[in-house]
Amino acid sequence: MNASQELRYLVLAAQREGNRILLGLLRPLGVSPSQAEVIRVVADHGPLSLVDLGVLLVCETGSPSRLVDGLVTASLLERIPALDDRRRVVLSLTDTGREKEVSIRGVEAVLHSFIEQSMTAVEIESVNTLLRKFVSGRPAGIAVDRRSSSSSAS
Amino acid sequence: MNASQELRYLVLAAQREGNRILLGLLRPLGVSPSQAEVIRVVADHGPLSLVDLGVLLVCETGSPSRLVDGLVTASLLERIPALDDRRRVVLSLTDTGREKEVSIRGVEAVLHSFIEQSMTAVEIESVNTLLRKFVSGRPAGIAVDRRSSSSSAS
DNA sequence: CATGTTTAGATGACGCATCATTTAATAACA
DNA sequence: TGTTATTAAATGATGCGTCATCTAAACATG
Repeated sequence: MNASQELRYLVLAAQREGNRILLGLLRPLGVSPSQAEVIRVVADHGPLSLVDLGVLLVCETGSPSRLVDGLVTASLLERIPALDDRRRVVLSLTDTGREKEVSIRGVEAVLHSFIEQSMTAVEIESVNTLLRKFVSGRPAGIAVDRRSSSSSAS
Repeated sequence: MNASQELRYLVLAAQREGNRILLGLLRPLGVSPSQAEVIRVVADHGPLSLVDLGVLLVCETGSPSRLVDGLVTASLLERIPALDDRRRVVLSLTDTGREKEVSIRGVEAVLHSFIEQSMTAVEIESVNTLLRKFVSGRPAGIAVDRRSSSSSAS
């Protein structure tokens, strides 16, 4: 198997395995990996419209109406029509959502320690540098960029 | 954002963007990325049962009954009950499936040239080495291992 | 042989990811 | 102002990915 093909499958494998680990860790919290991402983004990037949220999400392109729907139903997110533009919606965390966000950060810490057990800090940085070359300029790459260069990220 | 977290999102971003590219390239062929993986695996690894196929797939764990279903319906795959064990099923490509497989290899070549435009051969190898550390021992990592160490892979 | 266990595969359920379409609000401009 | 274009969000449709459950066949052990 040639190296590019192996890269392709290793990226897929890493995504799937990471997701399965995260799925298991998040299960007790009652949120999915995608929902957790939304909660973390809203927590870090303040009140946002759906479009603004969509630009910051890696897990999904377009406007994540239905993803947000579930979180509103679960009373973790508040969806309030914007005053100045009645097409827009302003998303913010509820108190429950803020509590959930703390738990999610705890789960992420566990996952990150898993990752750091299989790679050194230098290795992680070097994978990051290389993967960044592949996704740069594309929507998901732009999302990662904006998120990682944000000041309020934990 | 810490490095492990960024790695997590870069892997997700790379998977999503790669998948979107592949989705677009495969659209004219009428098969999805997962279906293409099944066709390539069956082509490379001869007649297989569902369980055997599942072990070689990165895209899905468990038995890919429904994935195979679609391919049987599309007359790309043949599903024949095993003679010696009536629980099992033997999967093989139809003639149409074999033709489709050639086209899929063409599409993969295009995708791989994309990848090779954003990274050098050395860089690809080094990402592979590092990602392998993360997935080794896990189902998807084992699948990649078995696939890449196979002789008949292209 | 009879009973319990394991195994292969199919299926139901649920949420996610993508695409296309629709509705309503705002912007742009003749 | 009236008309058209653009934008935000919601929604329908389809297939994927995971988990749990079910059926039937094969095995194992007394």
